[in-house]
Amino acid sequence: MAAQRHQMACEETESAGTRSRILNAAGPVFADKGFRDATVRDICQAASVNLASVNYHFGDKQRLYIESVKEAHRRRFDQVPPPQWPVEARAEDKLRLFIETFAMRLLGGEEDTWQTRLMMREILQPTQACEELVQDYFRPQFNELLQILDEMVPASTSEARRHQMAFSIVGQCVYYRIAESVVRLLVGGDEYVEHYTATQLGEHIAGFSLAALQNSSTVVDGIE
Amino acid sequence: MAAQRHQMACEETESAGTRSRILNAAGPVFADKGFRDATVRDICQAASVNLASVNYHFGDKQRLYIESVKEAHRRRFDQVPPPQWPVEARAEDKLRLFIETFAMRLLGGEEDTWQTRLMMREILQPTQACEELVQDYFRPQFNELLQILDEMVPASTSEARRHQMAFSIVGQCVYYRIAESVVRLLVGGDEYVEHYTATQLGEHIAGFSLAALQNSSTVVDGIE
DNA sequence: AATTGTTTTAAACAGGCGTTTGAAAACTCG
DNA sequence: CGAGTTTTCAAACGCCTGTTTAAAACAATT
Repeated sequence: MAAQRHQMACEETESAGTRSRILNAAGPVFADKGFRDATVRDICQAASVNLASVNYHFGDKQRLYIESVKEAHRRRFDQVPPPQWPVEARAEDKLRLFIETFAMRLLGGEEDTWQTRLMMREILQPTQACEELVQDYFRPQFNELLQILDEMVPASTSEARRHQMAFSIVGQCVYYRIAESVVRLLVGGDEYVEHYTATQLGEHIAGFSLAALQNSSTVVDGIE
Repeated sequence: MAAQRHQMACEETESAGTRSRILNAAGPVFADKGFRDATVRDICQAASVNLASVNYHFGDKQRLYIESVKEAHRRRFDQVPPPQWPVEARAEDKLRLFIETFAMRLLGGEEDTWQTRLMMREILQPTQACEELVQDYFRPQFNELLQILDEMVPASTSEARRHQMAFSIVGQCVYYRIAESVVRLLVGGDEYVEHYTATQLGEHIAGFSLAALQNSSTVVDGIE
């Protein structure tokens, strides 16, 4: 029953294998319409394959959806890999780099943003794919962020408070991806295209968060 | 065989008119499942009314959905009204109060949170109801927040930067409502119930944001 | 009591959905 | 080539959906 072929070479563009064509087409459709509103007929038409191909290659619609979500974050992660810093880098520099990379990965470049939009859907309405997403992808990044924060906050800071600081940072990034339409409505299209690129937002969020952390540590520590 | 008396204008509680019963039942169902996954049959069963009642009282499913979204934010706003402060209050105090109220409204009390969950759906996947929501509800609050920030940031701060600061604040709040399931997965259920009440999160976000702003007024000045 | 207008009800309708099917087509390999 | 396997295809199958319908129940007025 399993489709095991050895034409793994070319999965580049349109003329690739049927399975790849489906996977390429399914992501954007799921991201746009959600699991329910996206129909298998839509996806197959976008992929220029027969209606029955989805069930032949993926079993059913749900399995295709899960594969699409995994593929989404895998692809986005490759597009914007995690930064490398020298072992002796200052925590402030590591945090800034971390935030800017995270923002870049989430808020994308000029290309289509279906990968992150699909992941946001999974966050708001978790399905079976969500737990895998958290364990395989979010958790390691979250821990990395916590390690950086450990170097910046006073030792007396409780673990729950460190967690909340981490969420305050990632929350700012996630917000711009999720509420993009609201942001655009509030500030107007002109200001949006000029001041809300991924780079600019990353710099802003990094500056905002670093200011918050530096201030909170001086207050608690009593350093002058 | 309970003989219902005439219900002229009483839309109070459960035993009220059919229309009210539908509106009360539709909100939670839409919040849980989304517009598409929520079926008219689900809603009517939850409301204990006949299947055709939705079309009789609201025209069609979409109209009922829009009414539910409006009802959601109307109800939530009444439950947590905006705070009043003395005209000469310090900007820092006003900001703290604003954030804590906003967090409370968004992250709710002990009751069901269907009102805000329904609004979050509308933000992620905007329908016709979203623009009304922004103009009637988000925009005034956003402007109020901007007014407070104006008193705290240097006069040289550009408008775009002030907007981004405001989004950094509301973004933190919105994140906890949207990504509740992810947060719970990451920190564990025990820590969540103990440290992630609306009050605690409001205080944390207020502290974090105030620290950022107080520090930025010194840091950002030197950059540009 | 009869009439009129409003609301509720059970049943049916028409269409779209995911999935299945069985055979044709394409491909693989001796 | 030709047997055996894998992949594609058009068509159909159930099922569930939002919506409609026409009759029944009800309330209020005449």
